[in-house]
Amino acid sequence: MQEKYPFAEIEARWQKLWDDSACFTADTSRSDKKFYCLTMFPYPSGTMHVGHGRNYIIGDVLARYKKMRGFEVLSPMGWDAFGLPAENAAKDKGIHPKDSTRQNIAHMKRQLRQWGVGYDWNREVDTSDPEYYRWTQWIFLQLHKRGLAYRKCAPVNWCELCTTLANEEVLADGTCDRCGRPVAKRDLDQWFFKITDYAQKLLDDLDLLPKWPEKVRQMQANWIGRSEGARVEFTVSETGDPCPIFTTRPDTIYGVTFLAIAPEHPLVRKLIAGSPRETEVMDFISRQLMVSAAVRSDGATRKEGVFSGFHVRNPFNGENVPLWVTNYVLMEYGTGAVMAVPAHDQRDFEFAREYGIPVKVVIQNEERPLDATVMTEAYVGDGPMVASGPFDGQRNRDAIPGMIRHAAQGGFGDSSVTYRLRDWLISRQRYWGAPIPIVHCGKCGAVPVREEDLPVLLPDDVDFRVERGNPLASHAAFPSAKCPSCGGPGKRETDTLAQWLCSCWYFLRYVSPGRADVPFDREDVNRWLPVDQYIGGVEHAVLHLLYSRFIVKVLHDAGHVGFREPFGALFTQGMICKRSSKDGQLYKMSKSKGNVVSPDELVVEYGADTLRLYTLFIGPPEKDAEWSDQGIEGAVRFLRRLWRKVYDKRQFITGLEAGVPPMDGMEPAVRELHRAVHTAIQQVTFDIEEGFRFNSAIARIMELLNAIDACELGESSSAGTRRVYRNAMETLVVLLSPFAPHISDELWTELGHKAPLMAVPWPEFSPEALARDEIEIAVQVNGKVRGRAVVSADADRETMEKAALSDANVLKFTEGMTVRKVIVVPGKLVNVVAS
RNA sequence: GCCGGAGUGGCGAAAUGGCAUACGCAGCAGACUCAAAAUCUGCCGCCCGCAAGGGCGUGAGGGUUCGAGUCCCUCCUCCGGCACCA
Repeated sequence: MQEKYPFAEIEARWQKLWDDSACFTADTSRSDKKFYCLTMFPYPSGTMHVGHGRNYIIGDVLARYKKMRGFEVLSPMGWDAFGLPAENAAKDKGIHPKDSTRQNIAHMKRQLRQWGVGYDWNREVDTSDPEYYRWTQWIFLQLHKRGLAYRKCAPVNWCELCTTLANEEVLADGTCDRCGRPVAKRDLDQWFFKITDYAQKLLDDLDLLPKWPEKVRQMQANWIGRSEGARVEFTVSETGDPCPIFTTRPDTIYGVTFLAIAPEHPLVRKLIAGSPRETEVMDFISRQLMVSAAVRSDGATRKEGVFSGFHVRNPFNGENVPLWVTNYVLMEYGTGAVMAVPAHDQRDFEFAREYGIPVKVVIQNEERPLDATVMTEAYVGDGPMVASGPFDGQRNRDAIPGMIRHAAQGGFGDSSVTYRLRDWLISRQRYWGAPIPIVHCGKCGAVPVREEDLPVLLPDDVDFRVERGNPLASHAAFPSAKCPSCGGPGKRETDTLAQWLCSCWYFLRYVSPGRADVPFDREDVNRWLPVDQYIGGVEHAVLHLLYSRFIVKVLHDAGHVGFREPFGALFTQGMICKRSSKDGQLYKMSKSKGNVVSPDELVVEYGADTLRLYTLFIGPPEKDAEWSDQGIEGAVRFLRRLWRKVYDKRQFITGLEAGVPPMDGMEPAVRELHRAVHTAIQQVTFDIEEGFRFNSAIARIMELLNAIDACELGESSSAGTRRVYRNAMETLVVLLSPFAPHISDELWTELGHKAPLMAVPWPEFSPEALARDEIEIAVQVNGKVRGRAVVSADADRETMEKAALSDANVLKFTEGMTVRKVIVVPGKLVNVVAS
């Protein structure tokens, strides 16, 4: 054994040993005690920084720990390999995406390996591999078969660089999630998945996911955005055209003083054609169409509108109110038309005041009666209804069901639920993706490719230098195809599938990656899924995680899988940030901010175990953390100290009888060490099991080393002392092994055992070892600690009370007072209440 | 505005309603050294005090309790999501 901690040498050696002994190979045919530990697979961008590393290290700790706990662990890794950066690189540098992706994967694989992160590489998937994407295409066909994939011309999100985007890919400020460019609306023919059909299921089944972070469930619920209300049919007074509206506040319907309709609403165009106000209204509409979606849907945008010249009839009271075309009503939500109640809706109020439209109070504020003429804002609270015909006097909230019933009976409305969620746009005008398996035929329309003809292969020989559009579309051969239905000439769909679709089923493929006949083995998948622990970044809360849930639900309904949710438990780790040297601000690591910490260099300088240890010790793993170059020094110091301790003491603790002697008659310091060992086992286990508190677990291990340090060991130590000491060292190494596996395996070997520790059972703590004869208790007077007392561990209340009341400081502080009460907490403290 | 999370030493952070600040970083003092680094030992919340000891202290203010960082109410600040969504 070397005196100095030779991390580089031992890390290389153990990495090779783990590979050679196939420790991470999972036997998926084993069915007892399985644990599917899944870390979100990365886009092969080329290099990973320490923030990425955190993700994989957490997964690796868990996988190793579960193995030690006797689980058959499936911990696979793969590559979300389709995507835009590779295609851009092809454009700029002339490297084929296939080649750059392959290189990047090789480098990242090397990084993972040198961090000591182990996977069952036999199960590696690559979404750009035809053997993989053939099944992505198959999934498309399954949705198509079920009427869940459709093509329509609609205003879609358009990013100059990334082409079409799903709603989930557009940030709240109207920019592209991927590249930050502004997103515009364009009318395009695109493929969509009918995720809205699953809105309610996706919402309801969030209840099946108690082991997901509340935050993520909340984000998904927000995104789905269910709102309950009523649909009420107004009619255009002049023409009789129906004009349905959706409202969550049918109780305010007697207060409607106008109807607001979106500029894009088809009814507007129909009505005003040839009408007296046509020019004025058309002017307004064309002006609105120029405004970006982000500005249109921003609450701060001034409300504008134009009177259409038409009126609508309120079916509840027969009143005719003006129909206004307004900028604040969105065509995409509800019915694109809103019943406007200025008295009780702030937006309607602002608009009404702007255009001199009457305000009519129909719900009274009981605290301060409302006067429509002097109101400065809408009253959105509750109260008794007024001026509401037969509903007068009822509490507004209570009246809603009756009002909806009234509308239903009259045939002009019903209860209704609206979701914010929109259908998922899945086509992209890009080359580096899985081709959509569709052939357009003049006679038969859009015809799906037959399953047995999959995959639709992506040609390699495309010209990336096309200025605009998809290089696939200008390929010489790819677009021409025979119609699978009639055999006539057709045109192959040249759009490719969104990357999100490739990544929303990969966890199924891992279970049976070699199968060429099916996407996954149904039996194995049903046994191994749902994933026991999924680990990844919170940035996927409504993208990947929602899409995956949706696809699994569809596969479930189609009978392909027996479970409804893919991920039983989810852990979202925080980002690692670093102060930018440019402006001193804290940012998540990115090349543009120049604050990237490269793990490659750290591994060379400190070793993988140090990198792992510090990454885990930096803070609670679910929280963002700030990388500190000094912090890593602390981690390496600990490992050096540990190494040195084993080195120094090894001569005293080898060649001894196995096990630990009975504690009776041992000197107190030795018993104390033995107790520290079991305290550590108990606490480290608790910290791992209860919410991934790795930072705290490592602190416990550090405490154990401090306890070992506090215990003297030398030539003169008894055999019993040596055995206890050895057991302390051994236990420390075992507890440390999931976190810092290389040094642990090495020291375990030095201590005379057979590594790897992955195969060694996790230790159990013994309650007897934790027991003490005497304990120190705190003595309080009126809740303030005034002294300490040593009592026997099993001291009864009376003894403790007596010990407390005889404490000199207690006497001092209770002098001249009457003791009212004495609270005794066995094993902890005594509180003397006096006044 | 609605929903969720957080606020504790100089810093990262610990604490099933029971001794606040474990563990680590930084800092200070000392040992080793020609010297430095590394390493080791000790100190390290604020205020008063030579000390013993005392007062204060977990964003603010209330409350429950023998006892609150922890539970309840009100508020402030920060972070995340949703938001002209009818």
